Amino acid sequence: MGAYSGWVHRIHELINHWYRNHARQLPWRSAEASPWAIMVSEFMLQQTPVNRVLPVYTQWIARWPEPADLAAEPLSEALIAWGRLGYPRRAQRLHAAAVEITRSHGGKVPGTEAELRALPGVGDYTAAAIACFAFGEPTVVVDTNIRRVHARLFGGAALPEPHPRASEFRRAREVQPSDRHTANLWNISVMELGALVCTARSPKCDECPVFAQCAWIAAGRPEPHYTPKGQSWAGTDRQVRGEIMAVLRHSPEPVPAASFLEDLTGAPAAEYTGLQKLNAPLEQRQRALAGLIQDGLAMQSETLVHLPR
DNA sequence: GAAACGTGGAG
DNA sequence: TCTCCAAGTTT
Repeated sequence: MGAYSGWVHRIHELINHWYRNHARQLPWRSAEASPWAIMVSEFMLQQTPVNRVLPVYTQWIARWPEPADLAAEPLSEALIAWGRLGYPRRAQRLHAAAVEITRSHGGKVPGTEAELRALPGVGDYTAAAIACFAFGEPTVVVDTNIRRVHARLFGGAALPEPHPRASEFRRAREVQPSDRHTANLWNISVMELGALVCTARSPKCDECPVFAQCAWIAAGRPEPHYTPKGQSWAGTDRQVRGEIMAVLRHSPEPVPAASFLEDLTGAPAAEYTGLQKLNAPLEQRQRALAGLIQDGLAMQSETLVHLPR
């Protein structure tokens, strides 16, 4: 903690107290949520809003309550159950992680950051989050919500830097409560504050428990010093990949590769969901399909394409 | 380190 | 309508 430990301690109290009174009731926060359930939620929540995760999460946990349950299934089942959550490689990596946990960790999610970090699809954030939320470790959790709260509250800036800097993680460690239990609560409390109050656009400062302590408020709420560059989407390979995956998820049988590659203009009504949307240039459709196969999200045997088993 | 990687709700 | 953005990871 540093020279301003007393001041930061007051902020710990205010934000943690706010969390106790305002936190959402989410299934992965219940006392019954297993480490595996929490791990599943963390995978699904990567770059994906809570409201869209909720229904998929519930069905996933009911169907595969332990890592070994998922590990026993072919990858195709995970990809289908993932539905339209987006970034299907997360489902692929979650499946791979379940296999690894079953094989090397006795079927139990490991409890240390280092062990978690070694699993497929688990980066610095997810390892810290699982260790904290599932095992009570006082790790330093840094996600997009926490980065934004720190940038405003401690940094006086409207937004964090486009790319995380080393100084951000140093500051996160400095403001971390020294007490184990307080630190554990702090991680989720700051994240929730960022999600509900200290939001990216139009933050609800009148509801903020640390309004009086906020450096951004004190500075007069200056504008961001950069303009975020939007994520391109229309016409990208990602869009075409998504459409191909949608077809494969809905098709009970392998799909002729030609149906993805041939010119669909004027073709009879598509046999598979979404197929008629595949109006991208031939070269792009070829590239997207090849990419999916390269990434192990699809397989091709002879002229047929199917989900990987 | 930049770029790629899905999807759909909100403003 | 269109842009922004949501509990990131991997190459």
